[in-house]
Amino acid sequence: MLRFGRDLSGRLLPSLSLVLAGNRATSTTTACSLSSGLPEAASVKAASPLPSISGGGQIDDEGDHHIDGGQRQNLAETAKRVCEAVLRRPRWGGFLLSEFSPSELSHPDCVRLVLCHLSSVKPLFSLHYLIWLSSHSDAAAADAKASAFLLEGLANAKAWKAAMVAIRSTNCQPDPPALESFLTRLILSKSGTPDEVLEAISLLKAHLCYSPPLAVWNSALSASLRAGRTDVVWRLYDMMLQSRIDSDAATAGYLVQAFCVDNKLDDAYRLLREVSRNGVVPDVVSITKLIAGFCKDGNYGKVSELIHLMIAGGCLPDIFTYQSIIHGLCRSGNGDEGFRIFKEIKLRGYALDLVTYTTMIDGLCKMGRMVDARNLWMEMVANGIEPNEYTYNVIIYGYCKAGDLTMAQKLYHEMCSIGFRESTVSCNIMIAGLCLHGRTEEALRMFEGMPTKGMKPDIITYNTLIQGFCKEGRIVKANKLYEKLLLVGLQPSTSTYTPLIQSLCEEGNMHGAVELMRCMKEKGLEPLVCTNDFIINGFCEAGKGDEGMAWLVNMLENNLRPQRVTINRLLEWLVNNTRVDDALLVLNATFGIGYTLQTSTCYLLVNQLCQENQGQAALQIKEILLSK
DNA sequence: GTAGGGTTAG
Repeated sequence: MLRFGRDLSGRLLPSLSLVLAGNRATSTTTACSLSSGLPEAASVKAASPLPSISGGGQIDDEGDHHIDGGQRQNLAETAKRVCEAVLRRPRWGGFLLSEFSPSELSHPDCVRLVLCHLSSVKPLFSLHYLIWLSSHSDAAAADAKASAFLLEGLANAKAWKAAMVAIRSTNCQPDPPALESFLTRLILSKSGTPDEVLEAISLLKAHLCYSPPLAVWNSALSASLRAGRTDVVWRLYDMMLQSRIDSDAATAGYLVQAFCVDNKLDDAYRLLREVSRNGVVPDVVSITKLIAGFCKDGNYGKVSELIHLMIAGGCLPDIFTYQSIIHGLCRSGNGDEGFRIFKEIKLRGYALDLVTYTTMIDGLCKMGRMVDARNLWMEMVANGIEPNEYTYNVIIYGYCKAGDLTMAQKLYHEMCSIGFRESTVSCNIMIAGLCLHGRTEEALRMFEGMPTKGMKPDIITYNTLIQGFCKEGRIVKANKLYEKLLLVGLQPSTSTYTPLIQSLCEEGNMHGAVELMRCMKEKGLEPLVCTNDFIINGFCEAGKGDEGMAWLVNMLENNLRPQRVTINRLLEWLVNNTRVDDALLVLNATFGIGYTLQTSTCYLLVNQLCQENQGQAALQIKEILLSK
């Protein structure tokens, strides 16, 4: 703090000034002190709500302006009056012109004193003042210190757009440390968007020929990544290349992560290999993200390669890395291998944490291995790790799937009683469990109780219930839920329509089914392939094989693969309705995509062909069938 | 003032 008094007179102390700026509203200290004297300063302080321009400091004149003490005092007095006018007078422009000469106002010391004071109390006013001054005096310019205060004040106010106006449209010349400080604050500020960071960096380059150091580029890349803006990451990286900035391991790590977000795993992998060859190994976080990506794709060869690459590069995989691998394995149906790795890292002394335990318990639950899951739970607790909401949810889900609803409900109540809040997710899990075992009425009660407990049912809640009611053939109830979800403004998904359409087809309401299908397509939702099968089957059952035929043709035209039973069902209908020509057409089209017929359908077809004296065709079919 | 990982339908 001792340096504070000396440096206050002009040198920018970004962090220190920042702290001060926050307290300044009620303080009598300003970031910049006017020269000594000013006997009336005390009275101004007492009389006015303005933060005073108090004495006590010396202008650090660094020999660039040769002015004597009297001039200096006059400038200080002018600056003080300018500040008061700008802050208090409605139309201060005219007043200033009537009181002072343009040359006096644009004297660098005066500009600096005014800007540094205004910047500390009303940063936007300082910008307005500089713009106004520029329009009345060609000589008006903010020197490095004044510019630094201006930018700092605007940064304190998080007035990023205004700061860009200052850089673009005023004659201000902040020095590199001030620019670096400004950019860093913009990047780290929650209120600064990646677009603004990009704009600021471009502006600084275009207007001030300034290019930030690598650390600033890296933190800009990191911030854009966190904001999910990989487009900005790539543009920043382009600019880095143009500015001939040499990147480092951190840069490479961010680029790897950006590729992962963009789902360009091979590009990420190539980049990683390339930098590793040059001895640069990115951080464990970035490589872990890439590993997680390959796990998701089931590309375990690459996972293994990356682990070796990490070890060779001295960047050892950590518990996060292994957790990602175990998660990927469990999710892709390789839970046994996941469990093997889990036990392996435990043996090797990795400190297993709550997330890793939860991941493995979840994997075991999804494999239906509830005994192992429960044992792992108890092992975790014995190791001093308490389950949280996630852990409860995964094991409750497991018991629901396994049909042990009593245990699921017991754990649900336990979770609530130890203070974990019920959530939409936890309710969804219980509701699904209840529906899965035919207890839709209880599920419905739970759903209806959600709002009173402060929870909002989401699309998954509705879809789960709709599916549950459809499965029980209660399509009216399911439809009511569909209408309700639309009413509360939720966006239906494919899973909303699939069971509804299936049920309508099953009960022969083909008009309703087709109408719903149209409705979902209208919302940009692509029906599942099996939904087309339901429709074709429904038409056949309803005695409208012609329409079924039309849907089939449509499916084939769209390269959708119908189920074998659908084809057979349709052929059956066509043959039974003496539509042998159409049957042969269908047969021809579907043999092309590798289908065979059910034996019973073959008999039907051949029989019909013989009856119609089409022995030749019957023989052809027989040959085709024999060759299959 | 160290990052990053785990849960629900289909």
